Amino acid sequence: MLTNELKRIETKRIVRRPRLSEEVSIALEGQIARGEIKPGEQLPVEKALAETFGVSRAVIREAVARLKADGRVETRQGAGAFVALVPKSLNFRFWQGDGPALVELREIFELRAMIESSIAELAARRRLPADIVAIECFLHAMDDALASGSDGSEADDDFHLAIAAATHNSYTRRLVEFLGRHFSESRRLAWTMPGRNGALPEEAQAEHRLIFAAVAAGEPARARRHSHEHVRCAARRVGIVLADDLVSGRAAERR
Amino acid sequence: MLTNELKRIETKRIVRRPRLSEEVSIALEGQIARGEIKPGEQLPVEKALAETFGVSRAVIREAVARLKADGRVETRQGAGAFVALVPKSLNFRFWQGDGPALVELREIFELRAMIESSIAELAARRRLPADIVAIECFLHAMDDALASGSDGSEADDDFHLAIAAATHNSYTRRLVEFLGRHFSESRRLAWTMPGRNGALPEEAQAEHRLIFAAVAAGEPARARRHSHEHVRCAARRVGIVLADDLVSGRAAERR
DNA sequence: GCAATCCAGTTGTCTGACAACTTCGCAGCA
DNA sequence: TGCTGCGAAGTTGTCAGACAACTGGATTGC
Repeated sequence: MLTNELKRIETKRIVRRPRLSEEVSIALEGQIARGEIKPGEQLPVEKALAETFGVSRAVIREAVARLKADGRVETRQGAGAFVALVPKSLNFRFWQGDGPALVELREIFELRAMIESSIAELAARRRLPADIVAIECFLHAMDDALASGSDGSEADDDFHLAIAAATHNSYTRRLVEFLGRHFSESRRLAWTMPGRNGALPEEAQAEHRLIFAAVAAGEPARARRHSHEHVRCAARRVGIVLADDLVSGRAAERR
Repeated sequence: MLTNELKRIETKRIVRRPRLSEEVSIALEGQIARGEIKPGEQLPVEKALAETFGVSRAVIREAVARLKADGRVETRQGAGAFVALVPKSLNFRFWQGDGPALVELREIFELRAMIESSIAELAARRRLPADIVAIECFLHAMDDALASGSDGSEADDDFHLAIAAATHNSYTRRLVEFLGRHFSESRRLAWTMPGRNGALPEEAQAEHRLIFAAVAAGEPARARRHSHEHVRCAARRVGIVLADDLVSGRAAERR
């Protein structure tokens, strides 16, 4: 006979009984996604759903609670549950699986361009001497990484964080910290691209110097332009061409 | 005596009883965010939580279900509920207590100005006819709210969401949806300010029209400028003066 | 020493009931 | 006719108690 340990593994692996509420919420999610229940329409009442799926009302409530948390459904006591017109509080998940698809990467680069250029501009207006020192410090760290051939993506992250900190707005700083975890994936590409023979990090570093110079000199428009161009080039380095209309950088230039 | 209609409005406005499960999930979220329960640690068992908060186990389960949906908590039947080691969707927490302090509000308005103006610009470049229809729809919804004197903050949120959707970049759209929860607090101020005698919502609505016109006409620079000015005025309406250096709007103008 | 079993504790599900709330229709009235 | 107020029916929110399914550690037996 099997030991307890094996039985447990066996149980976990094979007979992984899915939660009823999961099945129900997935089923409902599918119905909504397929348009069988359209935005603004009312879901069947809990009792009816319970009979349909052959489960208790508690399970239905838990399933609907998940859809509520995802912002796909809104409930009004006494009225019913309705498919949300505009999903309100979607979880800010970047990708579901292991990594982003190419089209998603393009959109991420667009977002980066938008946010980072705005932040660079604000940083150029507000930076204090201490901020300049901090940013320069990480710039040198990337120089060292380049010289030794090691991975400088961490210093890269820190460099952009330091710029965000120079805005002296805790919310922008925290937003960049938050997004940073996702952006760093797109930055890491530049440092760990096979072979690094294309001199990709060197290019990026040159752009970093331009951004730093503009921020340090207190030139907002230039900081915005260089930051925007940096993201644009970073995208091209991994084979993604950003649409020409893109974002705010060009407006600031007004050329 | 009040008519039914009035009673309903009154009820909606004032006696907005919060759901128990909401209160509990927010409280738990806070405990996790403040590190009172660290990643990997087990939450108190449902029965204990029920006693602590003085509610039934069903409410606790619903609250935990929301945290599960957010990826902050994982449950294992028979073992317990645990704070997730790697939160799937990080929580970008804006304030801990009931609301932001004044200095925080100022920073939030700055962030709003930065993000919303960039998004308005991109929306003006990319919007399709269907987007214009959607945005206009929420603009009218706010008109109706103004006419009836009811709370139009929801339509206000939707208006800005629709603009974000018009960028046709799923990440910017999701970021705005995500931040929207927090921004909506600062928007609600305009609609629920005591008495509304200062004609605050009317002012805001006029600004909304300018933004809409620019986006609909496909004029990025104008959209950015009006959006930026809108946030700036919104801040002033609640008594906050944004620093003159502020953000990207002025660079786009280049006046 | 080790495998099998047991047991207390925990989450998952079920059932039934009541409270709070919304919606709609109807009777009453001007 | 138009509207007002009331109430009934329907729906979600909350409560309480029970049992099932599962986990992790302690105990037992060899």
